[in-house]
Amino acid sequence: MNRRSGIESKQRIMKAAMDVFSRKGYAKANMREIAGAAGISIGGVYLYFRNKEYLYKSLIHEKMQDIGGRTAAIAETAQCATEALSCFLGLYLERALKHKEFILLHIREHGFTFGREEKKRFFRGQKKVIEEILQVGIDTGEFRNCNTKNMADIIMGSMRGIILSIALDGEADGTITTEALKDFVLYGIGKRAKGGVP
Amino acid sequence: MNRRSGIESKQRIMKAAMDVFSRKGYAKANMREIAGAAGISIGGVYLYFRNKEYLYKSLIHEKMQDIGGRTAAIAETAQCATEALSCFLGLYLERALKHKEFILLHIREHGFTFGREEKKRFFRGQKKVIEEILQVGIDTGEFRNCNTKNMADIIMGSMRGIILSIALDGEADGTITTEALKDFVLYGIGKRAKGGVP
Amino acid sequence: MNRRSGIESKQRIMKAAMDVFSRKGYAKANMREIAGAAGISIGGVYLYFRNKEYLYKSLIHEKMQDIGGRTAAIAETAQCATEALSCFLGLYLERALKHKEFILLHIREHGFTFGREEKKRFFRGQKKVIEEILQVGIDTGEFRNCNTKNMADIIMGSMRGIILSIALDGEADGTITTEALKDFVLYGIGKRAKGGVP
Amino acid sequence: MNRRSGIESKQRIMKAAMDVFSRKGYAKANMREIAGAAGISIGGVYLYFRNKEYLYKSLIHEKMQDIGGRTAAIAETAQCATEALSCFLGLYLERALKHKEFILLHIREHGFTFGREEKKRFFRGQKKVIEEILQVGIDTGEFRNCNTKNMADIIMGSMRGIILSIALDGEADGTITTEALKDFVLYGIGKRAKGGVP
DNA sequence: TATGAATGAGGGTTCATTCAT
DNA sequence: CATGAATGAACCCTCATTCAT
Repeated sequence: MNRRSGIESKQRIMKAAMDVFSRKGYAKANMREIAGAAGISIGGVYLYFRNKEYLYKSLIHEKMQDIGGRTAAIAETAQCATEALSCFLGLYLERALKHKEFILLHIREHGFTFGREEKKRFFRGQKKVIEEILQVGIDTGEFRNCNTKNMADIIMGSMRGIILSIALDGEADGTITTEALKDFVLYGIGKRAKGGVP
Repeated sequence: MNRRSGIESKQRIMKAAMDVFSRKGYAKANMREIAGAAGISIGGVYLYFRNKEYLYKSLIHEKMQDIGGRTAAIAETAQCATEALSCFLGLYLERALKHKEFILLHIREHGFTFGREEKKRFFRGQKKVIEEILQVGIDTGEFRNCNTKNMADIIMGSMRGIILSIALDGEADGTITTEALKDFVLYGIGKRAKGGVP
Repeated sequence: MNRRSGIESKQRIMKAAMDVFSRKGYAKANMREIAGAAGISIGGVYLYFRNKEYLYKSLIHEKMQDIGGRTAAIAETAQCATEALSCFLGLYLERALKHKEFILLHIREHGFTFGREEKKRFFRGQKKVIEEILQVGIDTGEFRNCNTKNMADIIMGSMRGIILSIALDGEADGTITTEALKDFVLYGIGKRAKGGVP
Repeated sequence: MNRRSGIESKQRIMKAAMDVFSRKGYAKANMREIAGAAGISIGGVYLYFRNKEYLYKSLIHEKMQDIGGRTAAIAETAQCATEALSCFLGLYLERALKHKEFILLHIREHGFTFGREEKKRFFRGQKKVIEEILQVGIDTGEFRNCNTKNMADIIMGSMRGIILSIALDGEADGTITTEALKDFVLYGIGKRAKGGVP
C-alpha cells in the first residue's frame, strides 16, 4: 500500500480526472479509468470526492478560479485600453495552448445540468472585463464608438471559437499568433493603413 | 398501432434525435427517450436506423449536406468579395438561430471517434470558401493584404465561437446582428470612419 | 404480390425453416430470416404457423413421421435378422447424408421443453424395432445371446453418435460405409474369422 | 455484500453456468439466471468473465483440459490394447454419469461459431488415442485387421452417441455397463464364444 | 487512509408477434 | 391471401457507488 498525503492524492486524482474527462467527455469518462490514471483504487477516489459529479465540478471550479483571477488582474495593470485588450487576447491564446484540455472539456460540457450556473457566471465576468476595456478605449478615443455589451459578446465569442478550433482540430495550432489576432480584432480585414485612423 | 408512412416516421425520429442529442450530448442521450420524443416505440427507431451511432451520423450528415451546399452557392452568386463575406456571415448567423441545436451538437461532439473525418472535411471546405472570398477581396483591393489561410482560420473560429455563444447561452440571442458582425469582421473595433477606406 | 397456393407456401416455409433452424439452432434462428428464405413476408409465415414453436414442432413431426414409417417397414420385409439389422443401419446412414440438417437439429434441440415427448416416443419406437430384430436374431441363432433392451440402447446410441459425427464434423463423411458399420456392429473389433461363427 | 474469495466466486459462477448452459443451451441461457444460480449479482459475473461467450468458452476449455489429460494417461499406463480400450471406454462412460451436463452442452453447441476449433482439436486428439490403441492391438494380434482411422471414427462416434443417449434421455442410465459396452465394441453382436478367437 | 469485490439500475439492441391495409 | 411497420418484453453489458476488510 502506497501511503501518500491526502493532499497529494487529491491532486493526483484531479490531474487524472482532467485528463480523462477532457479526452472522453463527462459521460463517457469512467471512474475506474480515472482511479487507474491517478494510481489509486476506486474506493480511494471516493475518499476525496463524494461522487463523479462533484469531482467534475471541483475541476471546473479550480480552473475557473485560476483563469478568472488572472484576467481580472490584466484590466488593472494595463496602461491603455489597446494594451489591455491585447493582453487579454494574448492570455486567452496562451491558455488555448496550455490548458487545451480544460477549454475543450469546458465547451463540450457546457450544456450540463450541473455547474452550468458557475460557468455562466464565469463568462459574464469575463465579458464584463472586456466591456470595461472597451468602454475605457472608447472614452480615450482608442476605439470607435459601439455598443460595448454587444461587441463584448462578439469578441468573447470569437475568442471561444478560435480557442475551440485550436483545441479541437489542432489544425490552426501555432498558426494563429497573438499579433494576428489582435490585429484582426482591432482592424478587421478591411483595407486601411494599419493602425492608422483616417 | 399508429400508422404512418415510413418517410414520416424517419423524419420524426431524426427530429427527435436532433433534439435529444443536442440537449444531452451523444453519450447521455438514450434511445428510449428519442423514441418517446418521436412518438414511436424503441423497436421502431431501429427499423429506420441500425443503431445509435448510425442515427447520430445520419443527423450530422444531413445537416452538413444542407449547409455545405448553401455556402458554396454564396461564393458564386455574390457581386463582390465584401458582399460575399457579408452573405457568408449572414448565413452563418441565420443558421445559429435556426439550427441552434445542430450547431451545439456539432461542436459538443466534435471530438467523437466517429464522424470525425466528415466534420473535418466539412470545416476545411468552409474555410476554403472563406479563403477564396478573401483572396478575391485582396485582389480587388477590397481587403487589406493578409495570409488568407491564417485569416480564414480566425474568421471561421470567430463564427464558430459566436454561434456557440448564441446556441449555448441563449444570452446574446438576437443581440448580435449580421450588420454588427460584418462590421466587426471588416473593420474591427479600432476607430476610423465607418466603412471608409483611406 | 406473388400469389401462391396455400399448400405451396406452407411447404416453402417449412423448407426454409428446416434450413435456418438446422444452421442456427432454434433459439438463434429468427422468423425474419425464415420468411426471407421462404420468399414470403413475416406476416405470411404467421398465416400458416401460429408461432415459432409451432413451426418448429411441425417440422420435427413431419420428419419423424417420414423416418419412423420407413424403419418399421424394414423389419417386415427383411429375410433374416442379419439382413434386417443391416438394412436398418444402412437406412440410418443414408439418412445421415440426406437429412443431415434434420438430424443435427434434432440432436441439438433434443433437450427442448417442447416436442420432447414426441422425440422420446420416436426413439423408443426405433429401439423397439432394433430389439425385435435382435430377438429374432437370437432365436434364429444369428446373434449371440444378450439383453436385447440393453443392446438396443447401445446400438441406437452408436448410430446416433456416428450420424452426429458425420453431420457435425463432416469429417468422417463418406468414410464410414454401411459395410464397415455393419461389420462393426456384428463382430466388433476383436480378432476372429470375419463373419465366422465358432 | 456477501464476501467471498475471488476464486470461490469464479468457481461458483462456472458451476452455475455449466448448469444453466447445459439445461438451456447457449442461446437461451441468460446471464441473470446464471448470476442468480451462482448467488451473485449480474455485475459480479462480469467481474470474472468478460462476457457470455468468454464464460462459455472458459467452461469448455476447463473440461476439455480435464478430460483430455486423463485419456492420454490411459494409453500410457495400460498393459495391453484390449485393456487400454476397455479403460478408455470405461472412462468415457464414467464421464457420462459424472459430467452429463458438460457432454450435453458440448454436443448441443458443437456447431457453434466460437470454440469450434478447440472442440475439433479435442476430438481429433481423442481419436488419435483410439487409433493408437487400435494399431497396437492389431500389431499384437489382439484386434483384427482394419482401417484404424476409419474404425476410430466409428468407435468415437459410438461413444458420443451412447453418452448422448444417457445424458439426454436419462433412460439408459445405469443400464449400459462398461462391461457390456466393451463387449460390444470387441465382439459386436454376432454369435461366437465370448472373448474367444476362432 | 486505502482497497477492490460486489451491487443493480439503466442503456443499447433484438426479435416474436400483431394488425391496419 | 399477403404485407411490413410497429410494438415492447427481454437480453447483454457497463459503471457509479458502497462497504467489509
